[in-house]
Amino acid sequence: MREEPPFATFRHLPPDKQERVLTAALAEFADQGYHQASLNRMVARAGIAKGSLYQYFPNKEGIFAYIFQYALKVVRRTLTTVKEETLEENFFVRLEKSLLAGVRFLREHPRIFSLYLKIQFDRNVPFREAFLAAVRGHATEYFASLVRRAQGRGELRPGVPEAAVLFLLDAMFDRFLQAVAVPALDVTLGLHQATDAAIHQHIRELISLLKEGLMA
Amino acid sequence: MREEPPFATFRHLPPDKQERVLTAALAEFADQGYHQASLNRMVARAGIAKGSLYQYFPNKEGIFAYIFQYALKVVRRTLTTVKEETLEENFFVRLEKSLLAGVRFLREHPRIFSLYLKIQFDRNVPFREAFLAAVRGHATEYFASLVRRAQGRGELRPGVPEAAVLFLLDAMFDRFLQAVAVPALDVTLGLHQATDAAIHQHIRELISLLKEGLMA
DNA sequence: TTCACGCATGACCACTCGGTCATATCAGAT
DNA sequence: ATCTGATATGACCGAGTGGTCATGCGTGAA
Repeated sequence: MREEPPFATFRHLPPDKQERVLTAALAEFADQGYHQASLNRMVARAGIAKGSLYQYFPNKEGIFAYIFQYALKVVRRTLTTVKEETLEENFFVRLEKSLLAGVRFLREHPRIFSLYLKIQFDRNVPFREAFLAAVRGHATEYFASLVRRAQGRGELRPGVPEAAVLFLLDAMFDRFLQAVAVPALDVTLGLHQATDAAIHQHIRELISLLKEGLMA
Repeated sequence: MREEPPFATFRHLPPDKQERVLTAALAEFADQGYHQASLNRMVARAGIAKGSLYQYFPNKEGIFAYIFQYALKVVRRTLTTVKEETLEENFFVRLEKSLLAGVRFLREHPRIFSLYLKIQFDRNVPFREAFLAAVRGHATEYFASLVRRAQGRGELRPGVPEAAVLFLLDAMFDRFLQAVAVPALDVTLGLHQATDAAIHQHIRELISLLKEGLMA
């Protein structure tokens, strides 16, 4: 007798087969977005028959939901790790290390990042709201914890509006990672082809700009 | 005898029909993105026969190219107008007015903005590189002209790295408009439902943050 | 009136999609 | 050796896609 919970059959598969399918699905969704993703291509990539896919998952949405859960798990793990690792550092150093960690994440999990980007502006993607809310929520909460700790330590100019700070950090981080990942958005800095040292230097410049402001 | 240049037949149509088709096409592409856009829906929206569409345009790409040119024209017009209108103001005031103008643009041309967003992360969209390069190029050049003028007037802290400033401005502006347009990205500020006054207030806070920095 | 030509039309085509299902395969229990 | 239930398979289905084309309409020239 088998349990019925979601994806039971899939989870009973040999691990290497599970991984082949998961990788193929993630790749297809990340490359093509939800709607353009083709299940025919997916099964071809995974080296299984189409019918098999429908024994593991109820339908296209179901496959997506699985990928989605997997991606969220990876994101959460990464964020909590970075948060703990830098807990005792100065606020601006933490920002710097966080952004570096973001770049590292992007390189280790390019498919997940690509999926996240694709979903952002594509209405009608199943679970879009939930997925974005989760990712953005985690990111904001991460920044919020940094900011509050910084305020407690007096590392921030008193009286700065917290919401505005969070917004600015979020905007800068997201855009920075986007520029690294998407050449077409990388107009101002040359991030896409840059060496790690150059990227690090840009990060330092940006953080310092945030820190000291633009005013004469 | 008719000239052969692109879209000749289409341009000879009665203006109201041209507009119906253009509106329907823009709406369909903006709502659905390039690939999900359906020509069947498009002709239904426009109230013409499918065959007619293929007398105006060579194919789906051709329709998209037309929309694309139209959108770029509107963007360019808006940017040059704002640039001229604020030429004599202080740098930070110019930033504030520019961001307000961005919000105004977004409200007047939501379809164009939506199209721009959809294209950003969807590879395989025809002319994507060209379109993004054009829009981002115009925006960056706009900011660059503001920054250079500000430097000339001594309104900027000396020694700030120009590329980093441009990046930061670009990131903040883009994200701000995205937050106004896309509820799911509007986690930190409550922009989507905000009144104009509240939006203006947020803009002032953000600019002031940029100006004075975060440091204690 | 006739002709020619630009334009309008929608049935139709080949193709791909997500999804189904009858059938085959295989492992373990009896 | 036989049975059973889980899994594997790919031909097949209806629907929707971008694109085509034979046909018809309308208007100005001859």
